Amino acid sequence: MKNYSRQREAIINVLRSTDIHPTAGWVYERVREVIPNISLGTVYRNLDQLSKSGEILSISVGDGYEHFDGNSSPHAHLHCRKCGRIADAPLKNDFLAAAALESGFIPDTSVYIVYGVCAECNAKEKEIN
Amino acid sequence: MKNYSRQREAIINVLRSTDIHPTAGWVYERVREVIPNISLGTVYRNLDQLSKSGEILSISVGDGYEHFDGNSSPHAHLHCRKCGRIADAPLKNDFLAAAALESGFIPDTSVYIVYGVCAECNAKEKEIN
DNA sequence: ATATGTGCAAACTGTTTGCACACGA
DNA sequence: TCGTGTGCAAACAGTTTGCACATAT
Repeated sequence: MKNYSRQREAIINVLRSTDIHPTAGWVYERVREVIPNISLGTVYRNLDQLSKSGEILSISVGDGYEHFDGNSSPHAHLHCRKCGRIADAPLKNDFLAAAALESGFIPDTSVYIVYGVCAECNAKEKEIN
Repeated sequence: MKNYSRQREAIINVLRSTDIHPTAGWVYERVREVIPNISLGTVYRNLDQLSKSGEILSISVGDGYEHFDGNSSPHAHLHCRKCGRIADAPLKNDFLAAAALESGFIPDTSVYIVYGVCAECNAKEKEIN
């Protein structure tokens, strides 16, 4: 937990200080303001580790970029097909209709991806251990 | 609607005949069994059009591939981090807990992406028209 | 010293695109 | 013939990775 390098710390800070769900490139530009000679590879490596450890969220909306979210608590994302923005939204029942009513967002399709381990893989892992 | 080329028809057939949420490459291999000299570019072009027209669903789970789903009705997807499979699941309230109980799938993170047009972009479009 | 992290740049790979040709209306 | 779709291959771009060096324990 305290194995944070200066670079990783800066990356986390950048992520925690925004809610635009930035791409790796955006994070890279921001971090360079603090650590000018950080490399893009380092940003990618840390983002990868952080998302795998569950500290941040990795989001693919299909625009060719991987987006990252410093808020890893469960919530919904509203992705606008026009401007590309990704906005947060509370996760609740009957969410589609609620989103339209409360925020003016007009949903047409939604993709709810649940990450985890399926029953079979979980069983296999228990066999091994 | 009837502007379907032989290639597009074959692509749709492949998508409708499976529930594994295949990648473009997988679709390509399948379609080649029917149209051996179809090009990968054609597959990509058609998949792109079909998903933009809403006939199929495009799903990014963050494994580096774009996945496609012939079933465009709203439903949830269970993506296993281990084997990479994407399984369908009914969309219902309190889905996370239900998924764990009903299918043995152990969720750790979920991403519910709602596609659509945000209030601002919708307003802008109305201005133009 | 030992393991881990970094900077740099080349390499990788899924996807896109330009172009000439084919096909249907 | 005119518009749209295709095959082919080159190009693109986001991401990954090998390697030598730096850093912390």
